[in-house]
Amino acid sequence: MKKRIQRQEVIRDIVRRERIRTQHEIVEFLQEHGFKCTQATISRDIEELKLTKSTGGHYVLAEDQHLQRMVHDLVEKVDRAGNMVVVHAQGGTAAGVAAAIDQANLNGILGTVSGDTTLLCVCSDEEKAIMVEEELLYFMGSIRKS
Amino acid sequence: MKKRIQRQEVIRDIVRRERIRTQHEIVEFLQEHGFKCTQATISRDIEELKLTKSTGGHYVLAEDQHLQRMVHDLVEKVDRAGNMVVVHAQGGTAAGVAAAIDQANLNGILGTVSGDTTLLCVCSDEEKAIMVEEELLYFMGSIRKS
DNA sequence: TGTAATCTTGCATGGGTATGCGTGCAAAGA
DNA sequence: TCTTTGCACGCATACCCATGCAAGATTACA
Repeated sequence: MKKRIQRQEVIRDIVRRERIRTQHEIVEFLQEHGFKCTQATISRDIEELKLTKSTGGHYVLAEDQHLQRMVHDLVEKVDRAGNMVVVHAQGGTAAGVAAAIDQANLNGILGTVSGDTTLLCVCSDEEKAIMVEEELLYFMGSIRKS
Repeated sequence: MKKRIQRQEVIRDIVRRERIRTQHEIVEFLQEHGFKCTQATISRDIEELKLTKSTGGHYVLAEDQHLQRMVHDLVEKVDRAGNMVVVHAQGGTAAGVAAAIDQANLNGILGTVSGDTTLLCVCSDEEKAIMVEEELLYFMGSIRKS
């Protein structure tokens, strides 16, 4: 069944892009995009996709959860200078945060360098850096994702 | 009202000691211990106690959540030698885990020393070290708390 | 002490989610 | 082609939790 895989792909995307709070929201979104399904199916998709409700009551992909938690719990400030994103983490945790960022494979990050409390994300260009900064701020809980 | 405060104390305890999954479980436990209340009251208590559902679907005190997450996400192994607990964390994160442990003020920990991937919890005696080890293993999700 | 204000709780209910069961469909095999 | 098997799904329903409302309990105050 290709429908199912495709649908789950769409769910991944939309959950990454927006703050989805209920399975019904997903059903509506899918229906607007040509998929026809019910909440029951979404419940099973969510199980398979390993989505969990994060702090704030919206769904998060398990693979994103680790980074999200690390950033939420440990990052204190995020700045940007050109194509570099500067992240300040709680004392001694920068390396850990950097590892989480590396592991998450965020789009546009070439690499990270970390000291004790600060780490640098080197991005391919300024545009990507802006996206990374936004992503991190989003994970911190500071902003609503655009 | 003293009843309410006492009841919430009991809820704190039981949530710390056992993996509580539903509010109904709390109601039953309380009724077995002489408190009489309904799920609605528990719902409000949980709100006030700042309990949240953690990974695994059981309730966790907010104040424990940070440590629990850090340990769950980052710690790979916990051992003990006498009054020392040896914790192996994912590369570069030992300092961060140590900070979380310090911050959580676990009973019996005199202090922590951390390298890059390993940290040492120095406990006041062997008994305390056993408790700390158990606590950390519990947070890792490895064991059911005794 | 009487009354008003506040707090605490239970009841009833609704929203959000999970799941048993049956159906339809497609692939594999006879 | 007919049968079997397994998967994906919807329907109905039950579970889990939050909350408006009203009543009872408690406290504050005159």
